[in-house]
Amino acid sequence: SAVGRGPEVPFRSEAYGISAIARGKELRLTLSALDPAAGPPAQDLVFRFGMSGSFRLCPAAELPRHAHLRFLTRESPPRALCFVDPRRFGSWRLGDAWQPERGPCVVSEYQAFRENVLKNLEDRAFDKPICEVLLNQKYFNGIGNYLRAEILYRLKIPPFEKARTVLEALKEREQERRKKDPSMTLSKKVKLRQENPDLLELCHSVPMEVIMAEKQLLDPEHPDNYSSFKNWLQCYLVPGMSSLRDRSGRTIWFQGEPGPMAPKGEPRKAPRKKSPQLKAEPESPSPKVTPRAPKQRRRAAAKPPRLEEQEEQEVKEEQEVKEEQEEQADRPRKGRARGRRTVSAAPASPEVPQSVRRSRRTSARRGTGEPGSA
DNA sequence: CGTCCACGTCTAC
DNA sequence: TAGACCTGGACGG
Repeated sequence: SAVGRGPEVPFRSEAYGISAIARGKELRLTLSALDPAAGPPAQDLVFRFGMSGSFRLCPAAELPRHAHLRFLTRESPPRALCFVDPRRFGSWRLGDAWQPERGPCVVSEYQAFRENVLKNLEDRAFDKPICEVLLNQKYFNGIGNYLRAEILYRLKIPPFEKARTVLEALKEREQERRKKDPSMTLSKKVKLRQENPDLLELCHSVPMEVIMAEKQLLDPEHPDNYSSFKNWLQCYLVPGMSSLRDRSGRTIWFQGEPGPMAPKGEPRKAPRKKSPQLKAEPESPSPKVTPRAPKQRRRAAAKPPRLEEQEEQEVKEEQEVKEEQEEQADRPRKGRARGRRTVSAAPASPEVPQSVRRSRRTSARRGTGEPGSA
């Protein structure tokens, strides 16, 4: 589209396929002609998604707003694989290079990721609180704001504990395991490991849970799946959990003690509440740890996530596609009547179909155990 | 109508 | 360590 930021894609081919592979928060697409002999050479694109970017496959006749880059299929009613990104913090670049400053992927390069962290603990980067370091993509490529909360929550690690302290302890735990090594069978060791994952293992397995869940929930859309995603969350946005603003202004959700390096200054404003429901226990004279709100069932262990080291990837995703032009799909939607129904005359082109307005009843409430609210 | 908030980087004082 | 960069949904008045 005209505004979406990223370069024009020079690739021209009548029939080509698209494969994809992810590394942390980046995704590389490879466009390759179905006839390798005739068509152009493969074209690589590396995407980043910012806060709101996503890919969606939808009828070409009804492109969503903010579909900044589109790959059209050659089906009867053509569809379009769209890079949709309302806020435009996302971007794409030509070429196959991952951003050099980013470390190994927590999901697909687990061993390398783990070593990269444990072998560099002297780095000043680890002087910071663990919750802030978890957002450092040089060491935790793939971890973002909701994952850091979920990961720390699983181990009840205070978010503002010093990162090096937490991570050095992992090394020691590794040593311990080696000691009692010969006394156990391999399967027992594996099982024990899965039942007591350490922080770095969780940096792999927790995002894996999300990936597996999404496969089940069919495509990762927002409308309905978002509520099931919310249901998966155990800490982030969950009523009754505490939250604080970290040093860079991001909200960290947690339960229990904030930890020694917690920001001292402002108590933190109480998150906006929404529904008077949920007991929530407004101003308790002894804040700190706000107990979890009764609602919401945390499904039990269900299935233990396997933790196979190595391999992974294979995120292929073939598909015949045909290039096309089409522009104009980023309706400025301004002028009067912001929002819907601005319609005055439906042009020939596909209008945004107002996708049925749902009643949506899905936001999470907040409840912070911090004073200073009001 | 307005304010606050959001799954993330960037770069400038 | 602040903004800047953006749009839009939830809430409040």
